[in-house]
Amino acid sequence: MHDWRRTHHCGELRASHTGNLVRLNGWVNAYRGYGQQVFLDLRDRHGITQVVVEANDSNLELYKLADSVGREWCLAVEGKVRARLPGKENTDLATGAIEVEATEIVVLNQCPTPPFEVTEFPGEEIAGEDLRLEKRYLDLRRPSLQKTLVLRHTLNRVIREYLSERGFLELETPLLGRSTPEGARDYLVPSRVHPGSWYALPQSPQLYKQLLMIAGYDRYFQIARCLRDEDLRADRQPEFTQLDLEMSFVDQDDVLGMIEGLSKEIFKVCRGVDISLPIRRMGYDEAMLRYGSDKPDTRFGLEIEDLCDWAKTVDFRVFKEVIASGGVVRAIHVSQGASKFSNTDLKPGGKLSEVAVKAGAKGLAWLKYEDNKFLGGIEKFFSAEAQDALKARFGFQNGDLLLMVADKEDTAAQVLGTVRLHLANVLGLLAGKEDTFEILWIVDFPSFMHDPEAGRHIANHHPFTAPRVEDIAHLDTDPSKVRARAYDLVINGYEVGGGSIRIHDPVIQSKVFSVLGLSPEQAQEKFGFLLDALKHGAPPHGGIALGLDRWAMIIAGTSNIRDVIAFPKNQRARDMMTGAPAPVEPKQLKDLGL
RNA sequence: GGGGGCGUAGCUCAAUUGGUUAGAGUACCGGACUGUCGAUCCGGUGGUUGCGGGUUCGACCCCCGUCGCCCUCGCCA
Repeated sequence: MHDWRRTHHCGELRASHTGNLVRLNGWVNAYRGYGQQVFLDLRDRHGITQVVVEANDSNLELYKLADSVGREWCLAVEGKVRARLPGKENTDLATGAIEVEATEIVVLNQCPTPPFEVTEFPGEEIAGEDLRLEKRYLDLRRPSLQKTLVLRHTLNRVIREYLSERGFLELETPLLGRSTPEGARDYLVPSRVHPGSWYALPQSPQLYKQLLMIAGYDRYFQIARCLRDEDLRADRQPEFTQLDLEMSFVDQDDVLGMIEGLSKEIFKVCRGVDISLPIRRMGYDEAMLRYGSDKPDTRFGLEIEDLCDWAKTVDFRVFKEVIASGGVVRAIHVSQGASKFSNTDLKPGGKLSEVAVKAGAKGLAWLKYEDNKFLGGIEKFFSAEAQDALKARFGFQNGDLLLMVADKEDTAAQVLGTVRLHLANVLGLLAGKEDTFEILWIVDFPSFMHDPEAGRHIANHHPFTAPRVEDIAHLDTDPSKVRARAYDLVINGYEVGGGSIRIHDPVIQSKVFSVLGLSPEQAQEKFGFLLDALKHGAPPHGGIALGLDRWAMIIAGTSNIRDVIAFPKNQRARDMMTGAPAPVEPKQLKDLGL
C-alpha cells in the first residue's frame, strides 16, 4: 500500500459510496471466518465497518493475512465499497448497507489477546474495574466510555459558548499557590528554590477569582482542575474539574439566573431534555426538615414529618424525655410498607433498625397498621385519642408502616434522611427514573456551624461568604444565627454546584475570620493579601462553582465518577495504570532538601 | 482509622452449606464450512480457589492473620 492513511473513518461509508476505492484505519472489533471468506469488523471511535475478503486464485496471501489477524489489532484496509447482498444489510450499523471488499491489508500493529473483552454486549457483565483501570487504554476503546468522553467535550463546549456569548472571560489562575487554613487537606509541592517552603495545589481558584473581580475583570470563568487530599467516594476524586465562575456588581439572583440559563442549555444540548425554569428554591431548614439532607433527592416522596406536637400528648417516656430536653420526634410514613419489612427487620439489631443506628440513632421506633389497628409493641403507650390523631394525620391504611426517631434535631434529621434513601433503594422507588432530573437550589444556609471538637465555629461554605445583611449584627453576638448568602445546586440528590455572594468589605471579612477563631495576626499572616485587596475598591461580587464530573455522571446516567474521567484514581487514590504515586530517586529528594 | 461486601481458568460466574478428579459460558488454539455480523458445529489447552498459617480423616467452604478491589462513616471551607 503506497499510502495507508485513511480516506474515511469507520462510521462514514454509506450506499452512496458504492464503487469508491477507500482506505480505512481502525481496530479489529470482531473476526468471522466462514469457509473461504473472512469478515472483519473494523472499529474506530466513529463506528464500525465490515471488511470482507473472499479467497480466490489470485489473493491467497491477502486471505491468509486476513484470516490471521486478532482482536484489537490495528489495521489499514484498502478496498472497494460495495453494497451488501440483498437481505444481508445490517440495520444495527450506520454503515450496514455496505461493506469494503479488501484489496490490501496492512497490519499497523499487532495486539496480544486482550486481558478482557473490549467489545460490549447488552446484558453481559464487563470485566472488573481494577483490571480495566490497569489497561485503561483498552477500556477507553469501549464505545460507551468513548461516549462519555465525548460528552465531557460537549459539556465544556456548551459552557464556553454560553458564557463567552454573555461577556465572560476565560482566565487562568495558578496551580502553585499558597496553603490556606480551613477547608480540605492540601496537596503540597515542595519548593526547590526555597527549601522548607511549600506550594499548595488549589482546592479551587476561590481567592484568585475574587482578586480578578477586584482587578475589574467583571465576568470570569474557568474550567479548572481542583485538588483535595481527602478520601475518595463513588462521586469524589482527589482531582476533579469545576466550572469556576465569578461576577461583579451582582446579587444572588443574578448568579442563580445565569446558572439556570446555562443549566437549561447543558441539558438541552447534552441530553436532549428540556428543563423548566426557574429552578425551584428550597431553604436549608426546609430541606433538613423534609428530607434530612442538604442535597435532597426529590424524585420520590417518603418525606419526613415532624411529630413533636403529637409526641407531647402521648404518655411514652422515650418521646417525653427527648422533647423535654429540646429534641424532636420525626417520622416517615411508608404507604403499604408493613409487608416489606418483617418485625425482625424492624426490631433492635434488625436490618432496618441497623441502618438507623449506624446513621446515629439510638433506636428506631415503628408501628404497623393492620386489621385497622396499630401493631409493633409501643402502641400500648398511645391512647385511643392519640392513635386516632396519628391515623388522621397520615391517613393510615391497612398495610402502612410508620418509622419514628426521637433525638436531637440534627441527629433525627440525618437518621431519617439516611433511612429515607435506604427505603427508596429497597422499595425500588427510583426504578424508571433514569430520565427524571429534579433540580433545585438550596439557599439560606447558616454561615457557621459549631465544631464541638475544636470548640469553635467553622465556616459552613467558606470564610469569604457574605452574611445576609440583616444578620450582620449577629456576627458579634450569636454567630450561629447568621445566615449566609450562599446557594447549592442539587440534582437528583447530588450536590453539583455551590457558591455565594462574597464579602467585599474588609471590616466584615476580618470579623468573620475572628468568628472562625483566627486572631488578627493569623488573619493577616494567612490572608493579608486578600484583606489588603478588599481595601482597594473591591466591588460587590459573587459566583459559583459547578462540579463538572458530577454533571457528566448525571447526564451519562452513571453513579460512578470514574466512568466519566479518562484516567481516574482508584479508591485509594492510586493510578492503577501508571502506578502513581510512586517513590522517586534520592537525588530528586536531595534537590528539594527533603 | 471504623463498618460492610467481594477475591475460584485470560474474562464473567458456579460448586447442592466440610466430602471423591473444582464446573459452565466466553476468550484462546486446532479442524469443518462461500454471506457472516456476539457466526455455527466438532475437538483441545487452560486452576498455587489472592497470600500465609491453623482446625479436620478431609477445606474453595470453618478459624486467625495479611494483601488487593468496591461501597460507606469519619473527612470533603
